[in-house]
Amino acid sequence: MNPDLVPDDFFEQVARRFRTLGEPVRLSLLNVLQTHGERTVQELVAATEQSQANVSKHLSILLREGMVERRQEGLYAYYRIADPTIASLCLLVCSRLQAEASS
Amino acid sequence: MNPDLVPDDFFEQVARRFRTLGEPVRLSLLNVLQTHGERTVQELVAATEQSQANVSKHLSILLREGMVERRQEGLYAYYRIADPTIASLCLLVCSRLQAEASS
DNA sequence: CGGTTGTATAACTCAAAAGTTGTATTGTTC
DNA sequence: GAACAATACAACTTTTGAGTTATACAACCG
Repeated sequence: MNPDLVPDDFFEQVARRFRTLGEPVRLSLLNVLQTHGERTVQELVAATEQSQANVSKHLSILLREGMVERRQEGLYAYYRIADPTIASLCLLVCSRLQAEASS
Repeated sequence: MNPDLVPDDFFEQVARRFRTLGEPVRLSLLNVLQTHGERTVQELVAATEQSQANVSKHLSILLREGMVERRQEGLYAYYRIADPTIASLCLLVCSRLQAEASS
């Protein structure tokens, strides 16, 4: 019985989105890109204090999920936010966290 | 260097939120509660076609994270949505998925 | 009280995902 | 072309989390 007409893997798709945002290092990367605009991997490594390999790995996940875009220029790879809804999602969560904290 | 004044475990808190939503069974449970209101565990088991133990487990996670509330009445435990932002979050993600699908 | 029902939880298995180390790849510079 | 720098990726280890099975715990009913 599926009375709500929700296709089988629909929740899986939505969950995948949330799961991608459910990792602090990725949130940190997105935060840097959101507030400072396009950045190279090196700059993101410096900003997040994570290993280069780890940053690269998380960026490739964000890229695969369509949350960032990549542009190569010479030796450098520039990443930028591709999904305009990310900021809204994070704002909603943050405001909710604050609301819970003050109750 | 922490030029954005973001406390250490802030991203961890936000990530925890997203991670809680990043599981299809939990999304399915929240969807039932959102569209039909308060429900017992049994009803949720039937609606999601998951084992009782698994539903109970996911409900306890949602409860711990403050996304649902619980009310006991006799033998039955009634669960309901406690976090009003959940619907907005899911709507945002869904609209984005649609936008991506049609591009 | 004994049996039954609804729910929670502990113990376990298994898969997924994070982080590290080492290396490949690509472009640059001399 | 050789050395070097920036990035990606493969292989591995370790942790985390989902799902199952079995059982405990309440509350109800006879």
